[in-house]
Amino acid sequence: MADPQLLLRQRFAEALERIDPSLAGADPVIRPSQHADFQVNSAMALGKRLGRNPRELADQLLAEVELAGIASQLEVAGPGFINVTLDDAYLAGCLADLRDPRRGVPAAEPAERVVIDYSAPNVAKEMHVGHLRSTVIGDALARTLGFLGNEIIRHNHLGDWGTPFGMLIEHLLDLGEQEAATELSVGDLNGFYKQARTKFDGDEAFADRARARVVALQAGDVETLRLWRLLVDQSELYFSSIYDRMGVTLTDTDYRGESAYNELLDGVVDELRAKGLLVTDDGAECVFPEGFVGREGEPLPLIVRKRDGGYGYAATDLAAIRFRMLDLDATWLLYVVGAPQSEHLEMVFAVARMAGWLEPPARAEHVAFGSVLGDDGKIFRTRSGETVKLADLIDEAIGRAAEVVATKSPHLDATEQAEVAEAVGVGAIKYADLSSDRVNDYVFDWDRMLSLQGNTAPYLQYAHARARSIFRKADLEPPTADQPVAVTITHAAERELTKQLVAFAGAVASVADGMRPHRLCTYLFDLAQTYTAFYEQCPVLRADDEAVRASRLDLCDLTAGVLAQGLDLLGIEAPERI
RNA sequence: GCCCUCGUAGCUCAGGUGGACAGAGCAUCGGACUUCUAAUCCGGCGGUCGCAGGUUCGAAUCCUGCCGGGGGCGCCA
Repeated sequence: MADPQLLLRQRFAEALERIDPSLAGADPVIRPSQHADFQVNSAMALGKRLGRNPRELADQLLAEVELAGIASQLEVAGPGFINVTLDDAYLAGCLADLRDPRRGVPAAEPAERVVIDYSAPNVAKEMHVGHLRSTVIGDALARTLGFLGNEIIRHNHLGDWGTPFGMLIEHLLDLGEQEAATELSVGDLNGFYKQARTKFDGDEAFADRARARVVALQAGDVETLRLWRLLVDQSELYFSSIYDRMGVTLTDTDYRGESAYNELLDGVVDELRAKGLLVTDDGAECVFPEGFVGREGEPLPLIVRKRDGGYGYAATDLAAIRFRMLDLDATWLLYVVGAPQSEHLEMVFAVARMAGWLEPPARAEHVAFGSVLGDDGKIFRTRSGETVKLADLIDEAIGRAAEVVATKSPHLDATEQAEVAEAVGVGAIKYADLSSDRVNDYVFDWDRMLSLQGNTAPYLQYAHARARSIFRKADLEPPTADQPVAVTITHAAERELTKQLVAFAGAVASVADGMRPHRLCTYLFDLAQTYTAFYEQCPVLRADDEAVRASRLDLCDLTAGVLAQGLDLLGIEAPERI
């Protein structure tokens, strides 16, 4: 077991159960401590539960717990804390499986089939900052939950259906297919959309054609569908190019837009009706899930079918749940969607449960996130008040990173500088988005995210490159996965680094607990800081003892490996040189 | 009006489901480079954890009420 905290948890849990069978399953509450390596906090609460003196219980726990060869020092302190200091040799031994590809991270048990719904841009519309967080957070979760051994199904729920497509298709015809395709493929989606919108608003004849086209689209007219498909295909090509630049793992096969559920909507409504859940209210067909109220305290409907007979997004969302659960056999659904949609999603989940499509232990979870703000504290926009295109954001990030690289890394050739600028620029945007609790809003600040100091991607990338550079400097090949780790602790800084390294598995697991990637960020930042402290204090190549040198080289290699792995789970590149 | 969410150092944020004096980073002040990449490190300064009650041996964390910011509240997604 790589993570000593997990072992302590197990050993103390066993001891608790031996002391009193009623304590079986109780959490021993092992936490990192300022007074030792770890502290055990359970004696106070459990002592109270048993009506016993907490200190006495702590003493008994110490007598009972089996930690030979693991702890070098154990003591009871204060009202009943137990301080645990790990044995150095044991601690170093925990590094053993940190070199293998899983970096000591145990596979989730049981593995689940998880559908993650994220990114979801709109066809024939530019991707903008509004899609940034869903894309970045969703991808980090997909990577991390996948690494933990779950089967991940990515769904990119494109906005590819609805009334705007009438005007978009008519505009496409006006332009000519060839011309329209060119315009869309170069990525001028906003221009295309705005032109259509302008005509729709200003030209009656055009508006009539557009409305007629919507009817034809919904009626399944073959020619109309072909034109619609053209729009969708061109947009998907464009989105894919953005994902590619951003290093997002969404691919062509993950596109599953709203239109994919069209043919299922009738069945969904029929089933809701058959189950007696449907209520006709004001002409609309609704389900009233319990516990949701509107302005006047009246029951709030989820409108499945509108008064005009059309389907709204609620119907599509229900069809998607049904499909993911019943056809894909998922056990866990994640929706990486902004916080404002919280009530809507909760209602959809509630209705899906009522319909029997979402039976526990299977569950759906809204992974909500806050807004990206400008320095004025309002939604992030350009100076002229426009929404910020993702493409422009990426360009600027790479441009700014390139300036830094040009001054700080003259030792790299032009090609390598460009590669590093890309990794640093894109990484900075992603890390800024991931490194604070997702439910909070955050202020978009170029200088802070690209800073070489502090909790930023560039700082982590630098620490990684520095650890790697030692091997180049010494003209050594880094160890391969099958070589044994041979770390011996001879210095306090080595010990701190070792402790931090072996906590990787716990850090990764903590992301899955509550869908919080920022915990991995915090861990990696701590690791980078601990490593640089080690690096300052402990000569590696210049170590006077051959065994110490080998041991420290291993620490460098493991640190670089864990940093790279952790960054990869966040979707961030770690260049070998910087 | 109701519901959700946030409020921690001058600034940006952590704080693992109640634990030992509240932690980082930035900024600021003071130190360390003929470097294993100083894109770094070491140290100092800095907090009535929005306010007021309550539960508890013990509260930034749980409960209640207030104050303040953001968001949502039937046919858009």
